[in-house]
Amino acid sequence: MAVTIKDIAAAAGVSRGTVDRALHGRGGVSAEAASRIRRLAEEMQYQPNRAGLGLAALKKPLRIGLLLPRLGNLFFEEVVRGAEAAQQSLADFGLGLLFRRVQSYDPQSHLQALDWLAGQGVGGICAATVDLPEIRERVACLTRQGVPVVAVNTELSPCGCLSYVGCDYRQTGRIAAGLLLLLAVPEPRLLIVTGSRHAKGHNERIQGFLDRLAQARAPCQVLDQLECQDDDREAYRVTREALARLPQVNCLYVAGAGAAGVGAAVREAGLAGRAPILAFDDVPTTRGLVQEGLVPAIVCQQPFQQGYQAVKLLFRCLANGERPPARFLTDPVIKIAENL
Amino acid sequence: MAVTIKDIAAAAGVSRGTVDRALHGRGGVSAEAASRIRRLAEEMQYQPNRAGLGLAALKKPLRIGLLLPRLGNLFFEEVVRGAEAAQQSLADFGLGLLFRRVQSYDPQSHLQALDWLAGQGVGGICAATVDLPEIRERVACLTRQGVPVVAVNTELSPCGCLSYVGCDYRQTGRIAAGLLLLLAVPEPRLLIVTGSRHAKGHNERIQGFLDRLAQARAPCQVLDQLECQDDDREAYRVTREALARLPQVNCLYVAGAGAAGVGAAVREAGLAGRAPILAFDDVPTTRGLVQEGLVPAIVCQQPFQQGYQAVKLLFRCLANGERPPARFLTDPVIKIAENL
DNA sequence: TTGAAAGCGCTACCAT
DNA sequence: ATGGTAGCGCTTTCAA
Repeated sequence: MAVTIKDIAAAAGVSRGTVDRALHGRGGVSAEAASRIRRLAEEMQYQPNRAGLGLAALKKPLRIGLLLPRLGNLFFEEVVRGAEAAQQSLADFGLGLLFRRVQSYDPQSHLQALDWLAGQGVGGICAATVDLPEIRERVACLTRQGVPVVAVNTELSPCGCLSYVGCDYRQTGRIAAGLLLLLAVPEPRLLIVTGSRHAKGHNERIQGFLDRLAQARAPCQVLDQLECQDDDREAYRVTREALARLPQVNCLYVAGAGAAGVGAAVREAGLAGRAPILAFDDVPTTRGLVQEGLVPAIVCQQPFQQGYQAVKLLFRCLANGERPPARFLTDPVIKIAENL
Repeated sequence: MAVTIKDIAAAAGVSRGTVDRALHGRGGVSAEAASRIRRLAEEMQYQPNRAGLGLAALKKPLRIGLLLPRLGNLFFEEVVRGAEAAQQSLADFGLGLLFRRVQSYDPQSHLQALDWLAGQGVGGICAATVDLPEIRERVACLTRQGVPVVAVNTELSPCGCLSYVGCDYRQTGRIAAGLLLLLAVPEPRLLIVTGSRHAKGHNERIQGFLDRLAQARAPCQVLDQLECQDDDREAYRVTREALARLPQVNCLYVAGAGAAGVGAAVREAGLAGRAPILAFDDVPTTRGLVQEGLVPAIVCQQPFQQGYQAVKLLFRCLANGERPPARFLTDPVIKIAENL
């Protein structure tokens, strides 16, 4: 049987309440007793029992807030599903969730959402937001007020944020490059379509992609790099224009959303089957493109896991006082038609 | 707050003990009261609280036995790691593990191991064994004696086995075919190396592979199919012989273990870079072949997950009486050099 | 500053 | 057949 708080109390010659207070620094314990108890706990390798912890926690239910974008695609719906699965598995320990979805990337609406969640009395927040100074400042402020924030899907530059749960964008770019190398396109003449030059994740994906190609000494050239605002229509427009201008393109790389638009332009240009498109994330649109054969493979980032782990990790921090790792990276997943 | 056993007792006008007995069919409750209580629990959507359950379960610790092969490669060590992770996360609910490793595929040693585990008083068994009549019979017997068995990694034909936790071998074969299609080998002239013609998993992998190629109308031909007993030396020997005999081979498919041997033969024949090898499972040997470039991609089956889920699922069945799904399939994972 | 005790949900044992 | 109760590990409140 594992060491319990009772064992420590007996060993220290004090009551269980005193041990509890000492181990959690709740005060009301003499410095001498506190240090002795902590040392004993260490020596005896005390690990609080989660069942007992959970049972006691039922008295003061805990809520975690989630700030998530509501996009046209279903990516974040998977994050929601993951978060709900975590909630389900922790419901017996008194966890509740509070969602706040935002429509745009407008920082004002994100700040408002953060404040609203904090105002509802949540114990902590999981946020998929944007890495801007005003957001970071608010996160730092919330953290100081005792409401820790976990960045989900989009990493925040240092701002006291508890942890980052998401993928390594650079690595996903490298993997896309690896796939291109496997495809054996003799001399890749690339067209890159990104969401925005200001999106860090997209830039990292492009960086990783090009780095890997350079490292492999692939005889490839980037003919142009377009922006589409993660919008399918815009993606269609700019890609069509570029393909007309650059008929030698034989491979496309879509770093953000908008793959469906790119696919439409490629199809229209009669390049289907001759110019593979490399895209990201398993959402219905990219899925369709794989089944159609326009996209040979997609590199995914496990949105379900991101929601699941973010909630779990934050809960464990709030309920058990565990320190989460600074970054929890979800494994990239390669999908082709056969495992979609 | 969720519905507790207390709420049901109050609603039914009986004591908590009676509700507990009724819901678990422990007897000592009048048929009338029992059915009334069960109906109430249903109506009120009673879900036992896992923390309470776990705490009470600490009084009578539960052990799960594991029967696993000890092979030359590290595949099953990952299964062990997964099982140990599950144990760790359930230790607070009173779970212990008992391992029994077997050296060979000899059914006698497996039967002996099963009996030994049962003799140690384990509450249930996770077994990666072989699908033979004598094994199935023993599994059925153990199940009747109240010791449920979960098949891990290798499925057992119907024998009362609680569940199967592992991959869909046919699907992994289809995925390997998908990768071959992506590689754009113009006219694949295949050499297939399998572990044994009697290993169901290997056969299914070959089936799935060929089915998918046929479905895609790939202009490919299978020049020969070799057996290597999952042994690298034997694999080297038979592959070398076959490559000498069939110089037109331009692609190899290794359905079981032995990829390192196949790789050595390919290297020696000067086919490195010209005849890709498709292989399974992320173990040091296949890893090395990917890094060397002999294997463009491997299809993996998440051994860690298999150990983790098998233990978790069996525990939930034993401790909470949950019925697990008949098959828990781990997702296949494609690995290339960039995400290894 | 410290101890004692109640209570979270559930099971098990002992009375009735 | 049923009720009452102790106890699993932990937190929290009240009393000293």
